[in-house]
Amino acid sequence: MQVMCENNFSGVNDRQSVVVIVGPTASGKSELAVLLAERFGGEVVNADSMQVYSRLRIGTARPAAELVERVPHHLFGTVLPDINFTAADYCREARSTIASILRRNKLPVVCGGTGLYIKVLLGGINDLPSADPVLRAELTKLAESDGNLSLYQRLLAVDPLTAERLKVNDRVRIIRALEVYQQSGRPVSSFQSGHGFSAVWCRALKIGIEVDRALLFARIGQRVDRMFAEGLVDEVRSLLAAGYSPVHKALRSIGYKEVCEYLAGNIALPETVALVKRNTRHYAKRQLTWFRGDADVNWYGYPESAADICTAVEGFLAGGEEKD
RNA sequence: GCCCGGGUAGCUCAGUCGGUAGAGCAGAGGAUUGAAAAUCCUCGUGUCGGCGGUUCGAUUCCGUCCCCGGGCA
Repeated sequence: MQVMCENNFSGVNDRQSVVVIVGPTASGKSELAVLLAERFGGEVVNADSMQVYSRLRIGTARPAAELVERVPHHLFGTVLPDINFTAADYCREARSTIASILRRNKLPVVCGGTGLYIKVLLGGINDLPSADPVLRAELTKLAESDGNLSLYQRLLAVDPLTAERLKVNDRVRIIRALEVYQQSGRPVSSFQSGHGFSAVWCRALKIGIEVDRALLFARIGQRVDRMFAEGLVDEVRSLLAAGYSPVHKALRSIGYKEVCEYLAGNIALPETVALVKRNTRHYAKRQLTWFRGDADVNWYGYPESAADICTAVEGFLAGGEEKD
């Protein structure tokens, strides 16, 4: 089932090229993606973990209709909100989508803010046992009753290497490690050694959008205000009415979890808006930390450096001087 | 005008029985292998409202002035 994440997917080889646009939320990635796709005969491929969900349109800032009309867009809104879509699912779906774009001799323009998804798309992911919701629920309950330390000690006993790497309170990763061990009988560390995201799946030019922090935060504020003005609350109401709820991870994302609290009567509207803004700022900061750590990212201001970006893409497609 | 509270980090506040102070939030940096918009780690010097007094030493006690609440006139 995870076999698609190999290096030799048919139709793609390491001479074929993709452009990847990264950057924090509200930096203008979607516009740049469309610009490059129009200019170079491309199609946009989503790399945002929440924009893949259907019915999450306003709160995930999915590209507006006027952008989507201009060039083909892929992997936006294709997954139901109660599906637990994962990085491995993304790797499989995105590679298959990209392969088909390349077969049509078009340029895939991967665009999104989920660093892990992009890393896994380009570097591959281990063939590990997949998520087990029942086991996760059990382990979570255990952590709540006996404390994080007891869960951590359990991991220490079966996979000391991973335990050493993780912090006691990092419950999500500890549970994942235990989950892998219980399903495979092997420590995660034994799978991970020798992987290292090094399998190059295709040539990639990574473009990062650089924005002044104060300006970015101001834009986030405006964007969140716009989301509420455009009906974020109604969007959430309709999701809840359709039977989706915060048990689904789609509704535990920024914008949705806070509005769920508001609709449950736990917080007032102005406080809800403020929380969404703050949590989005925190998120943008984490994205910046992630992408700054990637030495392959070429940073540009946008839109002021649009011309330079186009020149860089031309050079890259010409077979280029760009490192890949 | 008088009487009570308050004035301490960007914000909300704690505290110092007199030895120049610390939480939460905000903010900054980092990590990140099927939850990644998730999850986790690290980072706290500021005329302790102003001026005087007592004291070896005052943000702490005393006086006075200013400012913000609330009450009485």
